[in-house]
Amino acid sequence: MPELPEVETIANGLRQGGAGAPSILNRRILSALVLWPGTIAEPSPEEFVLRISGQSIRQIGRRAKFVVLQLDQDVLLVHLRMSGDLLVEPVHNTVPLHHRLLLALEGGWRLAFNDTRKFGRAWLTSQPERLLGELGPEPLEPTLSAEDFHRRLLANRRQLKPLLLDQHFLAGLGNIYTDEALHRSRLHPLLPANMLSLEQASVLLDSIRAVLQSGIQHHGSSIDWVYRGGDFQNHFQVYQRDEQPCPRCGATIRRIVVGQRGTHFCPVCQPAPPEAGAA
DNA sequence: CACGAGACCTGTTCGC
DNA sequence: TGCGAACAGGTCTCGT
Repeated sequence: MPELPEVETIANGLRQGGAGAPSILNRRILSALVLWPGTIAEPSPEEFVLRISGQSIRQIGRRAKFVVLQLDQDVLLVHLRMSGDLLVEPVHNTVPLHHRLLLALEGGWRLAFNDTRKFGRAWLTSQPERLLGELGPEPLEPTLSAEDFHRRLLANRRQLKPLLLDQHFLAGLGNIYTDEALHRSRLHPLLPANMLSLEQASVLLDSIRAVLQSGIQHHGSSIDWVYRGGDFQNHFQVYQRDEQPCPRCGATIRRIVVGQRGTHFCPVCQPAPPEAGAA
């Protein structure tokens, strides 16, 4: 579920507080309760509970789609995958059905990891770079230039859609924002990456940034029951709008499956590459 | 190397 | 009303 803008929104909320809950910055973790052992990727659930208790939360950030909590000794990395969410709530509240991990904090609050589908994972580690180091560049980092991006595209013969979803190529994009960025840049999802000119690569990078920044401004997307807050779903141009008119040209938006992911595009604004089949 | 299929999970929606 | 299939914001692993 959450892509870069949603994870950014969640991390910001934990840092700043809001919706009746305080910031969790500099709060001490008093104890931990693992409700679904599969949630703890490392170390063992037992060691996780022992090691995290007593540490305070010193920094809250995001890298790719990971929420990064810097503790006194370790770093807590949380990946929300498809249905995860992090909530700050009163420590004595009834525990909802899909809560998987609870961290009791000072002051009567707890940080809860809620994850219906159980795909989400948490890592407690002193070497976060082991997990974060292999990720691609952050798209919103100004140090990523159009020339760099073009060079990376040229080194790949893969189709744009699966390549942009690959976190080793670029960090943070998921299914929604990839479809939206490709539509904005008028590029077909099946176009081979190494066919892009520098100009096209530059437009694509600008589009990715515009779409992500808009997502962040709208506090992310709330597609179904999972989310609270964000309203970027009201600004989708193509995502889940198949059979509806393209806002830019009026043509009918199509849905195809690419790499087992639903892919939405405008067949007129985003002309098919030669040999890519009709679609 | 690149791609597709399957796995990991639960829930909703849609067609018959 | 019931029931199965398809689908869902992600990522890993395996086989070809």
